[in-house]
Amino acid sequence: MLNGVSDYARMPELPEVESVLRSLRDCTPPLMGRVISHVCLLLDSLVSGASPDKFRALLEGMMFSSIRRHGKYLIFSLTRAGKRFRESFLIVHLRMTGRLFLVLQEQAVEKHTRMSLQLEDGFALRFDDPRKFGRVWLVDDPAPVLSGLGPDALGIDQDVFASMFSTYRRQIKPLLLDQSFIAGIGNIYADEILFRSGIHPLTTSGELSNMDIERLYRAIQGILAEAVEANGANIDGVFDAGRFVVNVYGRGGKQCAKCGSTIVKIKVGQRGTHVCSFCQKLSPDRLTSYNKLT
DNA sequence: CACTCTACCTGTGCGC
DNA sequence: TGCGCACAGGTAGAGT
Repeated sequence: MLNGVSDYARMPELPEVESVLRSLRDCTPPLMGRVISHVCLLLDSLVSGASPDKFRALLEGMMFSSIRRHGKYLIFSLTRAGKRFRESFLIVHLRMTGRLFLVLQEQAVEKHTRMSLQLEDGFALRFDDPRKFGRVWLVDDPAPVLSGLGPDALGIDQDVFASMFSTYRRQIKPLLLDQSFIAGIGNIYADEILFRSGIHPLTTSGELSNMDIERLYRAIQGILAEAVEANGANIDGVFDAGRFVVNVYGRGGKQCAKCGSTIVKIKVGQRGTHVCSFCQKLSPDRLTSYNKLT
């Protein structure tokens, strides 16, 4: 158990959402091509931007045709049988505790099941979410739902990433968490990324040197790719189903694996933040000393 | 613009 | 044993 976070919690960030995407895309038979025969909506507030009745009526009879991801959002493309060029989009955000998975239709609905999309072949796509934070949208155009998002954190171009810093002057941790800056990083990976970069979370973005930004970029790409590969995060063995082992998140009071000093837990932008104050020094002279060397 | 606070929500840990 | 409070998280929206 971890600070009131129970075993079912997943805190899906980019790697966990990517893992869900892959499991649905690569399952046998794949989700793509399957038709929704019945929509069982157990929590009306799950649906954003449409009435539950309309949501149900529009979704029934539609076929999954493709799936993609932007940040922590999953975007399912759907077509209606007989209307080839009519495309709709089911957008899903798991927020804090949402889970999306395929089950056999006869498997009993659980206490926290919020939606079950019955498929014609005897399976069901199920959405479970104890805390009811998750949201789904059914739209003709995904752009308005996703328009507030910055570029996806995984695979963003390095020069584009570096250039984005000129317009912001903010504490680096809230900036990484800001989905309109870069999409996909949550509290767990933000702490891990800053630890690997050797950057203190209170550092202002404006005082980062070019070398800092490069290390930050490499940490983002490296950590997210490793976490995707590992199927998500694993925190002290009790968290999520993945194998990506965290270095600082949830490890306040424990020893830093790199230097042995004690990891501290502080608050940054109202968020619990884990720092090794030896590995992540807060130095306003960072920029100056770097410039002297070049 | 940058930030802070609150609301949403529930299960869990802790202090009393 | 049990009560009540604080806390964890992502996002939106309001306020400073």
